[in-house]
This record gives sequence, C-alpha cells and structure tokens, in this order.
Amino acid sequence: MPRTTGHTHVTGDPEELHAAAAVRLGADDQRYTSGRRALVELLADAPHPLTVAEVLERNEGLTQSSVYRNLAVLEATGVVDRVVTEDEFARYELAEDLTGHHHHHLICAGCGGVEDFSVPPDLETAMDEVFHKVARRSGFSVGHHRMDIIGWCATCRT
Amino acid sequence: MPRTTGHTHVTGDPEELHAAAAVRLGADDQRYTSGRRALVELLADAPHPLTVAEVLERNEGLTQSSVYRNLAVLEATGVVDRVVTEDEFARYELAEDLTGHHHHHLICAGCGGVEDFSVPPDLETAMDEVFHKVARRSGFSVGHHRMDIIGWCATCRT
DNA sequence: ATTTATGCAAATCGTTTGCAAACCT
DNA sequence: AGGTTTGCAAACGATTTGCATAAAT
Repeated sequence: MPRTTGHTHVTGDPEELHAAAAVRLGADDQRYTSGRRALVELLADAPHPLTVAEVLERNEGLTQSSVYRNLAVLEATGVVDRVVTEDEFARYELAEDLTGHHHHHLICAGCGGVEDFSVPPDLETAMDEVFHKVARRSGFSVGHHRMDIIGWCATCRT
Repeated sequence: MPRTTGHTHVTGDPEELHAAAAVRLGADDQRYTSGRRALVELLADAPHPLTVAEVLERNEGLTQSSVYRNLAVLEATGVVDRVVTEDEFARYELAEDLTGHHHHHLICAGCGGVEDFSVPPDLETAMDEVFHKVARRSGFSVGHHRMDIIGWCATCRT
C-alpha cells in the first residue's frame, strides 16, 4: 500500500481531515470509531507529537490499552506516524502525507520534547536524491527519512 | 563536556582505539576494565551497530547486566553512540568523534538491520548550517543530527 | 446475528537495580 | 583497606494481549 501517491492532502479543515482518515481506515476494512476520532482530533490540535501518556492526560475518557491499539491501527492505515525520539516513549502525530506538511524534528535530549521545523525545498530535494541513490546501491527501498536535530532546549540546557 | 572538539581521531589501529577509549573513561574517573574493553573490541569489529543480544552472542563470557551498565558508561564518556532505530532494541556503535567517521544509517523497517552510508560533504555542510540556524531560532543547542533512511532491505522487501 | 472494538487485568520483554562477592589501586 | 565493578536474581515500566462485554453493521 503505497502511502506517497494518490492521496488527497488535508489543508486544515477538520471535516476534511476526518473524512480522509475515514477513507484510509475504510480501505483497510477498519471502522472510524469514536475512540479513533478522538485520537485524530487530539493529534490535529497538538503543536507537537504526543506520547500515550499525553494523550491520556488530554482526554481522560480514553483507555490506555485502546489508545495503544488504536494508534497501531491508525499507523498501519497511514493516518498517523510514529515518531522515535531518544527517550523510551513513542510519540505520534498525524501522518505527513495526510497533512501534506513534510517536516523534521528538533528533539530535546533532556526532556524528550519535540518541535517541528522544515528545510529549504532545494536542500530537501538534494538530500532526497542522495537517499534514493544510496538505497538503490544497497538494495533498499526507501520508505521515508529522518532528518532530525538532537539537542538541548532552553530549559534543559541547565 | 564538549565531544566535538579537542579529541584525537582514531584511524584504525586497535592500540590507538583502546588508548583513546581509556583516556575518555579516565577523564570521567572510570576504569577501562576487561568487560569494557571487550565491548569496544566487539563494536570495532562489527560492520554495523550491535544490539545487546548481538553482543552477548558474539562474546558469551559477558553478562547481560554488566553489558548494559558498561554501555551506559561508555556512552556517557563518549566512547560509544546509541543508535535508535524503529524497533525496540537499542543499538550501539563506536562514537563518531572517536572514529572520525561521520555517517548515517540505512534502517530496515522489517528486520531492524542497519547499514552505514555517507553523504557528499557539501550537502552535509549545507544541512548542518540549516540545523544550526533552526536550532538557534528555537533556543536549542545542537548536539548532533540524524539523517537516516528508513526503508526495506532486499530480504525484507518480500 | 455476527463481526469488530473496548476495558480491565494480567502478561511480556528490554532494560534497570539491589546486594554480596570479586577486583583494582 | 577503600572504593569500583561484576554477576545473579528480582524489580521496573512501556507496551501487548486474553477475555468477556459493548458497539457497530
């Protein structure tokens, strides 16, 4: 299931977002239940990727195990992306190819906090070409790339 | 303790490598014990970052808990780097600024396998400038960056 | 009705830790 | 001796899973 072609990007309208999510779930015979809709809403509103703990703080009606299960379903259907940081918590955000907003992460090695940023398109393209060339040479197919900064935020710098 | 300046890079001589490791440990009042030396040797010989399980397979004389403890010490003193992939296992390799070999990772989303690659110096520099600019704007200090490819290796492509 | 999702509690598993013995210096 | 490291076994904690109930089609 290629996730980089043929999809409509969501521009910012919540309706459109939910519709797109429903479509992707439906394509995999999955239902867009209230629990899953709640997750998509939380992630759409969050200014950065959320941990499961943060999800549960923001919506106390949700159950931990269902959140884990639903995030797995949403990830498998291309509605959310899992973000790996340096700490032990998985974080989730709306899938890039759903929002159409390609970006990278500033990750704080102290608190695990995450902030988004982008790089100039020409550089992004140049790097992409290198990535594909490198992958081809090694027999890899490119899924996506990570171009993240690991550092210390103003607070954690001590 | 800045880890990007003032250090001598190891070119390939095992003696030099161990000497450099000993120096870094000593700077933090840590001893270069046989268990730690064994880890450095394993990582120096490995063609890719190793998980703890792989370390234990390659040297059955080592104990799991000591391996974890020693990897933590080696990481804190800048002798090894922890590599975060998409799977649940931490991987370790000799620190970049110890080997002087800056590189990136091709990570297989299927088996978690890791392969190294580098990008042209001019691109690396251009990206670095962007990273520093972005970080400054957000009040972050840059530790290091990740520019990794997540994909599927020839075997896992199915 | 039948299939799928949920909530609770228990299990999983990589990693961490307490403590006594072994090791350095 | 005095402090550090090690090995074993027990503890931790994020995530997963079994199973009975609730919800959706």
